[in-house]
Amino acid sequence: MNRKEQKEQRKNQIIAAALDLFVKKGYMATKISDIAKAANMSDGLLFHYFESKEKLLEELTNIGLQGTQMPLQMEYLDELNFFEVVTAQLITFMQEQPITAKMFVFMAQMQRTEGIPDRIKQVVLSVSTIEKTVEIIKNGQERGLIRNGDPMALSNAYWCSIQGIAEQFTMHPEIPLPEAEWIVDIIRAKSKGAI
Amino acid sequence: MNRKEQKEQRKNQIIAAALDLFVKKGYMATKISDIAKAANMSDGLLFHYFESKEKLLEELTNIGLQGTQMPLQMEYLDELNFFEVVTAQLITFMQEQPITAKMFVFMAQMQRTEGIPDRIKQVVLSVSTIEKTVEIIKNGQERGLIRNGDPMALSNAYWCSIQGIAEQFTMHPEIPLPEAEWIVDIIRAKSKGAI
DNA sequence: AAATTCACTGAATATATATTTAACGAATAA
DNA sequence: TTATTCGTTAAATATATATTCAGTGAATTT
Repeated sequence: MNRKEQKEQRKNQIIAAALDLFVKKGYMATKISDIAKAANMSDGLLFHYFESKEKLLEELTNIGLQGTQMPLQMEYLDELNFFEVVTAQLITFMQEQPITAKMFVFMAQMQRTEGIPDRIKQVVLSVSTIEKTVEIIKNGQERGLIRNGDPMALSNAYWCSIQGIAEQFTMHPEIPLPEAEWIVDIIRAKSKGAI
Repeated sequence: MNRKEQKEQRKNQIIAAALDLFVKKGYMATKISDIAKAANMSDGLLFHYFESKEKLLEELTNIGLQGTQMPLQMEYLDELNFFEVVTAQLITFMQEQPITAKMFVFMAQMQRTEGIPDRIKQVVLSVSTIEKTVEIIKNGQERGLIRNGDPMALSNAYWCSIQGIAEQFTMHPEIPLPEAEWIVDIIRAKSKGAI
């Protein structure tokens, strides 16, 4: 393995360790020495790869941003089907790639937690999933596929559930995940949308 | 106001400030100086009321434990009605008394976050809500009121949603809360349980 | 092979934070 | 009124943590 590959691998070790610790302890509470220990290196070496704890946070956030783009840009039959597909996909991903759930928790932490640098909060806030799905919900309501009610509240309820599930799974992966249909039923209209 | 009352009031100021900051920043990330500032006192004075940051955490946890007892000990018509009443009550409480949502978030943080003293984790874990409601779900399934599926997964899905909602409301109270029925639909059986 | 680069460590430094302490004055008790 | 308690603060101390640095040896280049 040449030096470039080695360097890349080291960086990935650090990033994986940081993500894991940030979601388990929180960014502020995670010490450089925690990350260095988890990544099997000295504290000093970590600064060879990232000039500061905050820069590491920034890079991790950027990785997370790329991930949030993907799952919501897709083809779907109708508005309800959109949520069915997204939900099923998210739950599957969480089980198969623990990093999915972790990243979910991490991004929420960046958005919500006080003490995160404003610059980082801004960019995370700019990809707000709740607002993206509000429009889809409105359309689904017009077609009678999604239940009546404040679209923002419905979108919020859906994403809060996903968020809660991702958090629980990150901390307690031994507890079984729900089936996608159960979660979609939060927003599903009673009459027409039944499976 | 005599000294005893004054002392009690001061303690409450500290506890309220600590709860607010712990949920917004996390216990580890919250500085004594943050709490003291929020409670309008010098750092030193805080130690006159609590011998350490950890003792303060312990007292707050005990207050939270008392709160968790109440809402689940109640009369109910049937198993589904239980969840309808609890959910409606929780959502109402969250809106009317912000401390309800904060305490929810705080207790989950105590249970999940790495770096919380084991002694405290233990007691919080001992009042696991998920396990309490598993039995109710099993009974509801036998009566056809609650949908089929792994009772633990159903209980988990329900509480994860409540948890996600409490967190979102704590950080973003401007976003409208869901209606209780939407959340109950996670576990409601399709045929019999319709309203 | 010699020179150079660079990953790496452990100790040094700087800063931040929890906790202690000495001192002050107002409330209370004598 | 005098003595004592105690709520309060700001400074002092101790400890923890982020960051820097000097040095080492292995990999790479010349």
